[in-house]
Amino acid sequence: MEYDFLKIEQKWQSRWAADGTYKVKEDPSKPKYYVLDMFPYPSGAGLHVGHPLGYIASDIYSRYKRLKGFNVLHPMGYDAFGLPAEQYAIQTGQHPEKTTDINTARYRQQLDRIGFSYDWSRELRTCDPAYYKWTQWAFLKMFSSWYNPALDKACPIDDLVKLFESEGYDGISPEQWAAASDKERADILMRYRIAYLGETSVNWCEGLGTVLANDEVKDGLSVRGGFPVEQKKMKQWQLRVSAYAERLLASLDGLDWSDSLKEMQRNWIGKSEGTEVVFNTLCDGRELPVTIFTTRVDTIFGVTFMVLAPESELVHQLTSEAQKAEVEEYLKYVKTKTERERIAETKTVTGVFSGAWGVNPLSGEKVPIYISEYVLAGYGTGAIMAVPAHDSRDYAFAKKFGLPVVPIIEGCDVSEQSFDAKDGIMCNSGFLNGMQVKQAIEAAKDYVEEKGLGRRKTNYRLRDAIFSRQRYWGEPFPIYYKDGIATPVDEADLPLRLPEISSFAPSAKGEAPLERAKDWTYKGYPLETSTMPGFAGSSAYYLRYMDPHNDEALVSRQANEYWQSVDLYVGGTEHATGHLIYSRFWNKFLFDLGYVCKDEPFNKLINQGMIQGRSNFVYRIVGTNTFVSLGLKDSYETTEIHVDVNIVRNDRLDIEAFKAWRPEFADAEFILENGEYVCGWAIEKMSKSMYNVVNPDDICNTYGADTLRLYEMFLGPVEQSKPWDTKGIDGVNRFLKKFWRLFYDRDSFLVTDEQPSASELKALHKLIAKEQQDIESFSYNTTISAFMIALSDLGDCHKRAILEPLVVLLSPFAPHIAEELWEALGHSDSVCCTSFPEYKAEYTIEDSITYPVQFNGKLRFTLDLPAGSTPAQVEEAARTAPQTEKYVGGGRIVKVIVVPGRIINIVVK
RNA sequence: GCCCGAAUGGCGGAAUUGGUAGACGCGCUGGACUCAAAAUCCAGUGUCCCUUAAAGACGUGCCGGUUCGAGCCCGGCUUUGGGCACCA
Repeated sequence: MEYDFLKIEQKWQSRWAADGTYKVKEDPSKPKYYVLDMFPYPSGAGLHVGHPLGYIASDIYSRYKRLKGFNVLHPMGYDAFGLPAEQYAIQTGQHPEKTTDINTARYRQQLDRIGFSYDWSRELRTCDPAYYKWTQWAFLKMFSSWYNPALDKACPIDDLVKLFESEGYDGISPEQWAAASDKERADILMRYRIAYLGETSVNWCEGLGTVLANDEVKDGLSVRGGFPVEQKKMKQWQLRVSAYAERLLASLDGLDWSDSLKEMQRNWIGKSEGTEVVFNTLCDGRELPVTIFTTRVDTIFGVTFMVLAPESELVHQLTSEAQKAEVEEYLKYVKTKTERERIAETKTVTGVFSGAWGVNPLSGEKVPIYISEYVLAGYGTGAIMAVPAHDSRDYAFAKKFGLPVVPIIEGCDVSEQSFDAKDGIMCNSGFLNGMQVKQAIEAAKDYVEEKGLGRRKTNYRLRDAIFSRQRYWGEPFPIYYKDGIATPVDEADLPLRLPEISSFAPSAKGEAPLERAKDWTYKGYPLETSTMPGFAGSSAYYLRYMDPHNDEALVSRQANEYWQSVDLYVGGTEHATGHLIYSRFWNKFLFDLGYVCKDEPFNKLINQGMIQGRSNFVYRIVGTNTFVSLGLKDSYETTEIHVDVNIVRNDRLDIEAFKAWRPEFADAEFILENGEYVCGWAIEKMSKSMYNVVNPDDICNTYGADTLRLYEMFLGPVEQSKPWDTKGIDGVNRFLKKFWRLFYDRDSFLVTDEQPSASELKALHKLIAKEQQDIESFSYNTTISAFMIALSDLGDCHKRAILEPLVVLLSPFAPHIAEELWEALGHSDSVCCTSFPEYKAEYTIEDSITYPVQFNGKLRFTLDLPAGSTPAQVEEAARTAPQTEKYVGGGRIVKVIVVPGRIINIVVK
């Protein structure tokens, strides 16, 4: 019987679906394990061969854990709200829901074809009202909570109201509170809510007609679509992520994530410990204290000017009459610049003198105050003290505006550039003179606090997340405006469904599409018209999988306590500063309120690498329709043309297919080498325009899903990015055929009940040990190698006692063929119901040998080892052997390395 | 500019974490089977010297160090991938 993978794979895929093989439910008798993939956004292009890489890796791990006796939760769903479907809707008028349905169905088809062990009964989509009910619910909880710094956690906002009523809080007395109107009270509370409406400078993207979060903008362009982004002041819903900055930072340490990813999050959170110092200022005779933030108070004697951010509220108060016109012109200039221009021009220094002066609280010196865009309004206090001698940005500004540079570290040269290092001995600095810089930093902080000039302050780069989008295809906010006061929709009325609208485009006035919705009201009042961003739906989806059909709660306590949190999360690094921060924040918030039992959502995280494309080229001789093979192209003047990789095999062009590919190549001529046309190649991103997209369906059709799975893993470590090259796939396909032939030849079943030999058992157990070790460390490529070695060690072994465990070992990698052979061996239930073979054998020395121990080129002693010696016995023998010539200083045996049947080396120190 | 990571044959990548460098696979070369091809199987395949083999020498981006022993550890570079970027 031949290995008919198409038939086998179809058979088992439909059987798994019919039997619900991978359905799981809480089972307290078994340990649980939760394996999660980052769910995909179902794009119109479908999956290419790079997408399933992580899914295959996690599926292997899930199947392995099942064999190890764990109750494995392994769900899948779709991140279905998003921009592409909406952009498509704007262009075509097609409802995004329709596009999403079509794409989702196609994704499902493609995923099923690969044979994943997902529990599809738990499938979810973020655009499903039954799902987004819980996204809205969480938003309401955030709206009605505040971050209580005393308890360092989120608490009901009612607690804060009580605080205002009883003893007052944060400068608001009970009397003031009592006297405040409803509107005033609402405004006060808004300043504390976790989800709040606030005016900020936002990333406005004209091209998309919406605001974007920081992680959705890169180099001044929108990540989706690549449209320019500008800064704009707008009133937007925001999430107080910044309140969690310290906790998000602190609990990173306990997570089993890669160091680089943790480092990325640490940088994004950007903790910096410094000092706030109050400078008195003078402007047209008025006095005004201004607080600045610095991490280098020690340099305060080197301050020669101060700078305000253009957006700072202090600008108006600190502009003198004389400078007013000039300042206003500068502010106008700054406003017209887009974010992209600002980034592009970071090296050009701009600014204007405000006309005001600041007084150095330590030296009493008067310094001018400037306004410049290099100071950011959103960080610190939006005002700085400038020390050009020891800060490169201040230095550049000072040079441009001819301001003095006063060094305060002995012997440093500031004629060409600033001296930024925190190293050296202080000078020109009053009481700090003679101290080491690091010492001076602490001394200056202490001094400032003692004298009441300022205080220590920790700042974070992490900003609150902008949560409003002026788009249609997202979750509606469960908020309505009662007499202008943002009011939550009753929980009982959730989900608040997305209304039908006539056109999906933003209105000409830049208003959100929901402005067009008829009767978009609640209790007779208007509803919020912006919708939530993409990350809203993906922030707690892992919780919903635990209990996906629950109408009463996001997740029941019982389900949550069983599944706890995600044990293994697999996905790309691109979410490092977006989804992975928001989810952690969201989870911590729910934890604070007692809805979930774990503080962190994802214990272990594996970042799969990207699969790049491998493009092929043909070379057309300029001005002709003649193509020259790679090896000969240097004799001609040629143009390089991308050619579809699907009509190239092993870099040899299928000439007939090429002629048929495009009409203009129908009568192409070729200059061949050795009768073949050899194509050039390059590693590029996998994309349609490079004609290098490989579709997993095609691979499944020609080689089978098991081969695809095996090959994707064989390509290299999961975490590493690597190019897809179909060339090597024959190797793993050959392996599966070979495996099949251990069971079947042309027409008979070969398996016997013979007793296995010692060497066969050894080959098997070597593999068991290797696979166990490799899967635990996600080193799947070496497991597959080990399989190939085992097969060649076993030769023509057809013994059941060997083959049966071999099938189980193969099943996580190639489940379909494993099921088929498992059934052939006479088992009626799925191979996933059995357990992982136990590792028993211990390697021993096969034949008795006399082993010469050499080091440093000389024979030191010999060991007589009887057959059957274990590594421990060999080591003991080596330790106690009389050495014929001791190593200088006295050699000591520390380690004996034994591989099956052979001593490799004896380590002497 | 700052912060991480990587560099091993023609290619993807192994190396028991300081102990036979190049496992396994691809590709290539030769052979068997075949009328022929496909499929399958066998052998060879780091470089240099050489008709070949043996033997030898060299060999993990570069320079130096530690060590009996370095792909792995330390110092200094080069190239490259990724992240952040006026964050005071």
